[in-house]
Amino acid sequence: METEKEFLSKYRMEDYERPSVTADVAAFMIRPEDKTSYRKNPENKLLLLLIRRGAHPFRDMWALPGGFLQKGETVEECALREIQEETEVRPVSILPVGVFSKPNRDPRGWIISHAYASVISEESVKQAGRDDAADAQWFAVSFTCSDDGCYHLTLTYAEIRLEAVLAAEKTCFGRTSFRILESGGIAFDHAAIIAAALSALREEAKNYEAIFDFLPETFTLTALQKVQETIMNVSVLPANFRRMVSGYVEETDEYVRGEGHRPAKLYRRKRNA
Amino acid sequence: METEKEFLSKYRMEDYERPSVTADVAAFMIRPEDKTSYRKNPENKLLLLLIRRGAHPFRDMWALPGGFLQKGETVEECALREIQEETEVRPVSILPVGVFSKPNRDPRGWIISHAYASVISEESVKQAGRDDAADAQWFAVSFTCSDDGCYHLTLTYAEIRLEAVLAAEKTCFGRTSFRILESGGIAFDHAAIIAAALSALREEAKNYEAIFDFLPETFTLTALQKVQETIMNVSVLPANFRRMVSGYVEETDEYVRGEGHRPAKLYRRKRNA
DNA sequence: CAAATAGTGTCTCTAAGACAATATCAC
DNA sequence: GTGATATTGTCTTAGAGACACTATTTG
Repeated sequence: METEKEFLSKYRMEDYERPSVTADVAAFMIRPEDKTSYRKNPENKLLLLLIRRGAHPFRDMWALPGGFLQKGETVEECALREIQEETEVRPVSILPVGVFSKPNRDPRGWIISHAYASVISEESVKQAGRDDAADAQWFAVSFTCSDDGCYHLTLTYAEIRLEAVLAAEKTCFGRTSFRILESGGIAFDHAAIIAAALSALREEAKNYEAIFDFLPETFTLTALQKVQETIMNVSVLPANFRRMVSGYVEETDEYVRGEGHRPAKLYRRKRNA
Repeated sequence: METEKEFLSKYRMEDYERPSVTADVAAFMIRPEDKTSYRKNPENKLLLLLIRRGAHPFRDMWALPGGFLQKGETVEECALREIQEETEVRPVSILPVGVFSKPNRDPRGWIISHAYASVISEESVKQAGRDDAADAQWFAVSFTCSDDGCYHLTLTYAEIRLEAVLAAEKTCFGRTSFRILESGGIAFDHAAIIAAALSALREEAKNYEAIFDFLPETFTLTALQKVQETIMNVSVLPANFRRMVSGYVEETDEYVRGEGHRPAKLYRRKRNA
């Protein structure tokens, strides 16, 4: 009878075929649009970071940032590293979206992808700069469900317009997975990953937890509300929203002045609630 | 400039080091305990399937059923296949619990595990038989949080008693991950996987969706209630439970008779609600 | 009848939605 | 003052928890 030590010394991982493992990240940001009047508060736009592929396959098409899992790191660390490599921002939290492992999802071979959704405050990105790289751009996101049950994902940046069409495949435990009908020029199965990430993010935004990561340390309650409305694509009455988040935030002594209307008190996230 | 076809023909996956990928499944079942009186309804026990390892490492210790991802299948299919190999039952739905990829979690080398929780109706297991294999047993589950914040996972089968102690590491988006303080004789990091699976399952049982999988096609509302109470470790007033699930179930014409008290109507799950 | 569960009705309390009303600034 | 948002208060309604009460069976 061999001992465990003997067994391990003989064990060779190379005897079995293994897949390559990647982490892909749907990194979202919210940017205020230009003011239409000096009085009005700006509208918000939901943005998604895409990278133009410089190599085959899907060369010159747009894809989610991501990369191969390296030895010595967890999948989550890999996702954080990948997003930091592109934005120079390390997000505080990432949301696991799912594992994409259909056999032929990647023409290079057997590659399974771990998808995460990440939310980044616009200020962090500004401070980090690095918005110039022509191969990395923030696309405006539109994701809606039409009457026939098809989901339309539209990503726009300047003249570039990527339009994917998807069908909801199944809803399992509150998470929906999507089948790609039209990839719309998005590389790999990333259209389905983006749809799943948006769907998961909308689900999470209900809990008033994910939304704080989109904003700087201090924020107005209206800004917080706009963030939730932008993610979830709904609108709430301000009075009710304030009541709902009151347990999650605490006041500061500062105000935002010079906006052409009553100044708003700045709040910060309440920890340990 | 090479074409995509040329590129792919030169591309060799073997140039990069890759991890082995597994799927591990925490398969739960609910079994009624013996009646204490001819009148009383039986209490329920939450059971978890464990396999005694026949090979190194962790030889003769108990582990979750699971195995390596094979070419041509998705990770989810792999999990379903593994659980079917052990129980001869293919669960209708499995709940993704998380990816476990800490570098040294497996002494054999670089192996990342995809954890799923599965719920199996006792009837399916009975019909499939196969409860005899000495290397696969259903352990009674107890999972509680003590005053000092430590979680105690106790698995018992006959004289075997596995007692693990864990600390909640972080709660991210409603899911808690655990750090093992005492493995209690459970192989690999499976104690942490089991804790995460239980925690995820309890979260899901709130939605009255996961709980149907524990029961046969038709069931009494009391049985359904006991299932939820067993998973979530709480108790609800029968009147309120009935009101809550009323939208998820529909009546049949059948009754359960001969129980020493008023017979209960059998219900079935309402689809497309 | 007794013991037990099956099932119904209703009171209360809380949380969410709707909306009215007031406060405060820049111009 | 005007136009906009900020902030507070209150009416209404839906849903969950608590609990009392009735129904029905077996031994």
